[in-house]
Amino acid sequence: MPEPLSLIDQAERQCLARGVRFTPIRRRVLEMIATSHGALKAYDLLDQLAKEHGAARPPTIYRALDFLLEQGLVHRIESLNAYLACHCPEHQHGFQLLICRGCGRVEEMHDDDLGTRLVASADRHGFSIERQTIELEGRCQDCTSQAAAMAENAQ
Amino acid sequence: MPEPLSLIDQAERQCLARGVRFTPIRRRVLEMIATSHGALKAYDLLDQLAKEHGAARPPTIYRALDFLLEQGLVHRIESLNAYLACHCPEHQHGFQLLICRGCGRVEEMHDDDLGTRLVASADRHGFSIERQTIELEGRCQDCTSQAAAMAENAQ
DNA sequence: AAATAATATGATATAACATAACAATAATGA
DNA sequence: TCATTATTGTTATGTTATATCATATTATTT
Repeated sequence: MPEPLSLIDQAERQCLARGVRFTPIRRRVLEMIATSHGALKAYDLLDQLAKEHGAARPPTIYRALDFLLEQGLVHRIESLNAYLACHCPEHQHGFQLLICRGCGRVEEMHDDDLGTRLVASADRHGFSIERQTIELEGRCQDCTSQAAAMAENAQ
Repeated sequence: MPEPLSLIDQAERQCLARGVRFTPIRRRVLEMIATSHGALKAYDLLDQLAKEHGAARPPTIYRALDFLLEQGLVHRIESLNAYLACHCPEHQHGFQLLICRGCGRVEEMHDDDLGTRLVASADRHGFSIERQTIELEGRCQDCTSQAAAMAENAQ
């Protein structure tokens, strides 16, 4: 599983370049989020972290999350109160999250055209947009196939 | 202010047609949300309701909200943990919320083409979408003008 | 109308999510 | 080194939401 490592390396380089500190706690929290299959909740992160670091308390996690969010290294999923590592933090503009109801997998999509259209559409309503939250909930391919197979067997 | 009244009448007719009960608590909660300028938080609703109805407790509000959400009469704003009356509950498909950072106003937008494109885009990623959460945060026309005017005066 | 079933509300407790405030420590810069 | 700033520790509390079981209301059946 080399990808999470490279994600951490990338984060480290980015923090260095920006002159912000990628402390052990921040690194560890990002690692936890990155190696998780789906999104993680703040208190699940806290439980995990507390095993290695007895002093961990809610502010410990929320501070680390705030930092990682500011740096664009993680995203918050508003509809789940959960957090997801960003695999392309250099990507500056809006993104869309695809959330699977079946397996909990969350994928980050970058349809820039869509983001542009949203902003244009909002502009026609007199709104100038500074932040987009786009969360699409449904089923991923695997879970759709699986549901279809089960329906098949039930016949 | 005739609009909130007609919204309530519309809700009443819709519930009657669907064979679900538009009880006094549900009606009152919808009225409160509808007459508010922006979005309302659950505990603000609770405080208001408790003044008229001493027995009101968190479950009272959350049950009413769950009902109204199910019936499509209100929307939940995930990024604010707040609730907004829907002025066109007959409208079945997706919607987009425009949230003003300045005055807190929230507007419901219906760019159906956009919703369709999102679904198509997600489909290309293997996801079949069942629910869309689209929240765009920025400034409404009034608040943009106001900010511009203030910058002008500051010169 | 009475009995039954289904739905809604009352009431208490607690779970889940998040921040305030201040003290202590560690890193950075003059 | 000393002062400054940033980070973390620590305690407490604020905010948002649900579980559970009792009671009451409404609808349905007889």
